Amino acid sequence: VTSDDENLPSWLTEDEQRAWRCLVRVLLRLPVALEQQLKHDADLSHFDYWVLALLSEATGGTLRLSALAADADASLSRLSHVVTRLEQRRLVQRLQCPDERRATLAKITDEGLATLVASAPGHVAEVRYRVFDLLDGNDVDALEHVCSKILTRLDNPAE
Amino acid sequence: VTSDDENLPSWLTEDEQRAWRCLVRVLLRLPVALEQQLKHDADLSHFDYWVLALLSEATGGTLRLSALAADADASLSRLSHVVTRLEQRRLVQRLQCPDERRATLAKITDEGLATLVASAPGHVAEVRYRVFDLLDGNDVDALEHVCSKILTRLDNPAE
DNA sequence: AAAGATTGACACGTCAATCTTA
DNA sequence: TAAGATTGACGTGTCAATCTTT
Repeated sequence: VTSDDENLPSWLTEDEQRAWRCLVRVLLRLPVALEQQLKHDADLSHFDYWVLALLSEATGGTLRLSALAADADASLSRLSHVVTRLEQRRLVQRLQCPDERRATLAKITDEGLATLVASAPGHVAEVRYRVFDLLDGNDVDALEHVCSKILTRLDNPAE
Repeated sequence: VTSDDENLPSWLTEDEQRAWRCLVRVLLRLPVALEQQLKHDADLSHFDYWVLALLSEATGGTLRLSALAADADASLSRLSHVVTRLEQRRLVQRLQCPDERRATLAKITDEGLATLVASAPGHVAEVRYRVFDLLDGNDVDALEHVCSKILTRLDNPAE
């Protein structure tokens, strides 16, 4: 309430604070932009799209839910809800796993694949517009480099 | 379903695809990590924290809701809900705006400020652990540079 | 007992509708 | 008519509880 910032202690340098504020804004707003485009054009959330894309790349268009959850960085619970919704829209199908009876397979349907293929150009255009149009080769390299570093820590659950 | 990826068309280069996949994973997981730490330690969402921090920096700890919404990159509706919750916890107070009777002011309370100050070290430590510990000076500059570029486009509503 | 998965209750963001003041 | 703000309904994610299979 006084003039200075006891709320953002100096344990971050000036540079780091500026970078952090920028990153937070991107974290807040880039997902919203992606959601809006996909929702509007294909009635899919970004996560729906991601799930369909991962299934389409799997052999047979099929993946166990636990494997899909790991690939998509999601909890099994979240994924189960999403698959339920996608199944109601006939974009995905649940199948019994032949090897293990406690496991469940998710398979992308023809309709799901068609939906994915139809929505891909618009989504990629949005990604290009929001991100890559603005970046040169060095920027792209730097982005991957920084994100990779951050991901190594995110794989660590605890602090 | 076939062997190759009709779902991620080649309109992104190889480099861009790699960078994009990394960024998506960060977008999915970094917010989750921040939420968990703040929720666990202070029962605050990251957005709650952000709102309290912005208020604490304002003169008098007070800001109009519309100004706060703009600063926090949020809709007025979202902000109103959040302020309602924070008000119920006595971390924030709503006040009549003296100048304009249609406006509402939000003021951080002593208790809100205390909560913010108490939770700041843990939050900053998390940010440091998840992000800045891993980055050297060049990385930090690059991060800010890239995020700034992306933000210029995010300020454009339409495509 | 642990792994795989499902379900229901709860919390939060969005959207549309609404109300008041300018 | 528009700006500022609020509210309620709806969709989605999280968490804990539960069930089955290993």
